[in-house]
Amino acid sequence: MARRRTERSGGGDRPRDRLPSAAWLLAQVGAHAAAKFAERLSALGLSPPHAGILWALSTSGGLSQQALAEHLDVLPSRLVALVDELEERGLVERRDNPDDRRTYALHLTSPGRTMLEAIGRIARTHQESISEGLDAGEREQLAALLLRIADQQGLRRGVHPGFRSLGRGRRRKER
Amino acid sequence: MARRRTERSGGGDRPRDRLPSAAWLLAQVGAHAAAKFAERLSALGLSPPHAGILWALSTSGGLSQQALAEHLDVLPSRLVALVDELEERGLVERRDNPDDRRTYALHLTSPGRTMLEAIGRIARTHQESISEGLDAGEREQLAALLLRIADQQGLRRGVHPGFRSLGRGRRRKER
DNA sequence: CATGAATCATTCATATTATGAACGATTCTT
DNA sequence: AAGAATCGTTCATAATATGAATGATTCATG
Repeated sequence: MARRRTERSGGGDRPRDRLPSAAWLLAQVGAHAAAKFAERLSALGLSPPHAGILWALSTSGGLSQQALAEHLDVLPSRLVALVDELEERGLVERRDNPDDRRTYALHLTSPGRTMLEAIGRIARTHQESISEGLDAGEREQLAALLLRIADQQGLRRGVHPGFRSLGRGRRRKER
Repeated sequence: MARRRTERSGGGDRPRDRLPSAAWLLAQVGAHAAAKFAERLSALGLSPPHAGILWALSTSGGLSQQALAEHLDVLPSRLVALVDELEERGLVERRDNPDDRRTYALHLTSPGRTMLEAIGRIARTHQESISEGLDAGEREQLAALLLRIADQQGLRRGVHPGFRSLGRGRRRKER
């Protein structure tokens, strides 16, 4: 355990310890995948949570912020700022809900749908980049294994915290 | 929460959209694995970066903070606080380096080694929990695929940012 | 059809972290 | 010996998570 002297040699021995466990690799590779996706996304001026919102609204338009927050596993107070930013850029609309004037009905705008397509292209590029080096069969194998774990661990589809992003200012909203 | 008709007739109540891609799953499952490991570690009052430091010093004692920071891909200014905390708890020692009085030679203490064993136990429990539901062959398969990706993406062994932790106060250090 | 409980979007306060500039001490270069 | 570079450290700034508090609105129920 005690290493020899000659500390300063540094490169003395390789850090090629025992081989990493699946769980460790999972966390490392997963963090890398998330970070790289966020980086690509930032070219559109979006963060992963932003993309998650647009994606969710593409199939479930008219959601309230509360429902969306739960769906994405984000705090409602945080969602306010995210929707603010998307609305400022004209990608999302807060329509009044005639059935319940406390809530909004969130909808994708036409530019929002266009943006979603750009996100899709980025996601495909990202996917390709990550699984570069794996053939089709191996990719399927990997996805299947991960899906088993996800199901077994009871994972939601929300954008799991643990991502990087950008983020800017706020906005006001009077009732 | 009337979900009105949306553009997508298929919306329904089932969020069973298209099947997720490998890259997406990787980020989700990876974030989950990291978060769960951090949670287990917190029982020891440690964060993943703490554990990473102890782990690194177990095989490379005598490192300087600068070298360790690069090895773990942590900012040196951040490492100061992390080492402070470990030193306060007597797990790590800052020995003077006779060859270069600007630097410290970081070493694991005896309690530090004991703590490392506890971390090892937690890591094994974690590993078991994550890959629960996969048989031995599948676990190996998964690890092999992830390792291929890690190598191909040029990943370091550092604790990738994107983890949760605890963290407390600071300390002083006069020259 | 009142009225208190609950819900929704929002604001606010607190805590943690990332990030990089700046600094004093020390070593290296020439 | 003088200036550049390195090391550990401090400091300031920005972003985020988190939960309490707030005002508007709806709901439950007598």
